[in-house]
Amino acid sequence: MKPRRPSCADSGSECDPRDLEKFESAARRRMAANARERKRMQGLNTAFDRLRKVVPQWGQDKKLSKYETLQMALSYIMALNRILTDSSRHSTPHRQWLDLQFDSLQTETYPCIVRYSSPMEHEHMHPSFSYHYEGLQVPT
DNA sequence: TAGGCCATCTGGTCCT
DNA sequence: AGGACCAGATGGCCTA
Repeated sequence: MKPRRPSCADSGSECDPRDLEKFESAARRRMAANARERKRMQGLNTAFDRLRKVVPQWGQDKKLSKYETLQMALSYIMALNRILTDSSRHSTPHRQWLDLQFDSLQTETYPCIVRYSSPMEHEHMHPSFSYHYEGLQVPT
């Protein structure tokens, strides 16, 4: 809503220069606030773009929405966390095990990875993580 | 044409 | 007082 310009006709009195000054000052502040808000949102969008670049995407054709990006990031973090957790439970050398997991993780078709360990974890998973990736077996 | 997503404007609230 | 952050409203663009 724009600040209402004081009208001499409305009041039926003389224009008070101080009213005009107040109006102009308010208008200037509003414009400055709008500019700051635009800049802030641009910063936020830049952050979303950076996040999109590091989370898996199911096709290159369609950009993830902001909501999808957040969901995917959460799922991705959980998947990585699970890999780290699992790696500490097995006898193969950590480095080798991790390399194997990350290779699988970064395949072009990245359809997904994880077995859920708790309902809460499941609740936050991105839908594209809801498949079991057959090739990703824990080495014995 | 409806629905989803987004950018922008705006007023409110909190913090410095 | 002024800036940062937030959420609601609004309008534009795109796709099924």
